[in-house]
Amino acid sequence: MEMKDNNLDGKNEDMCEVFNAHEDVVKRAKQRMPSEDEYLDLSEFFKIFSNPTRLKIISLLSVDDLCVCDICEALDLNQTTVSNQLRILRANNIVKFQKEGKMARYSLTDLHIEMIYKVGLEHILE
Amino acid sequence: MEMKDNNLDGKNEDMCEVFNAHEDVVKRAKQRMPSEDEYLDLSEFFKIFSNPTRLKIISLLSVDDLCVCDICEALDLNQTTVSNQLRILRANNIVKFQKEGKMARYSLTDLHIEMIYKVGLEHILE
DNA sequence: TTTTCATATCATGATATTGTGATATGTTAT
DNA sequence: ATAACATATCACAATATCATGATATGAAAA
Repeated sequence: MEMKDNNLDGKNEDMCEVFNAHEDVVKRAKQRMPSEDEYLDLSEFFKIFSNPTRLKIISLLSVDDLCVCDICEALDLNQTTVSNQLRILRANNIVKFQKEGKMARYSLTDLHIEMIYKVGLEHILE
Repeated sequence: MEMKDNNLDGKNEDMCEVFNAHEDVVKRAKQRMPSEDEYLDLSEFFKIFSNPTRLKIISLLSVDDLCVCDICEALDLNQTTVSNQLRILRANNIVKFQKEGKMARYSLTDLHIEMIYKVGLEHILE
């Protein structure tokens, strides 16, 4: 990307003044920015994916709906850990569940979730 | 406490036994799982996106290449904060930079980055 | 009812992350 | 050389997150 601004003489392209940084470029970039709250929401959303245990659960549920003890077994993790992460995933609308007797069958809420997981996986595998 | 092996009749689908959870389903889901290291890498990758300041920087750089003080100005953040986050972004190959005199011009390394950012944004905006 | 099992919640110590002041490095101008 | 400036690194307190033991809830079996 080329740097273009009002400095028609081109002499100041590489200067960076505190009170007047590359004004146009900064202004243009700034105008397209989401709001503070949207950045917060977005960071919270990605935070879900930033823990290996949660990723593993998402990964499992992208293949099949499972109950808590299935997940414990598949991941060789204790029940508290899995339940805790499921609570976080639930609170963020990443997974949903139905009660079936004393069991809870979990599944992903949204295809977006699977998509982001897979794009990320593709990225790190390349 | 009885143990069921070989549920060939498939009648026990909704039962959950500690020593033999829904065996087939668990096995199938497990087989498709990436390795432990891949989950770690993936979680590290998503962790980059889990901080509002880093997201803002990524957002700005998806519009234009910018130097550090441009970013400080656009985001109204002090220079140490921006530099620190740029270090993290650099270390994770999210951004690259060229030195131009005493300035450093930063840009995104990879279209994957912009894509993940945008899919996430789309998700939280819907 | 009592027991057993599946799951959820609470409390906590260990660990990681964040933003920032202080300071260092390196470049350009004078 | 000295000053001014852009950026990087270090150190650290405040905060957040993690896995897990202890415990609670609630449903089915005995």
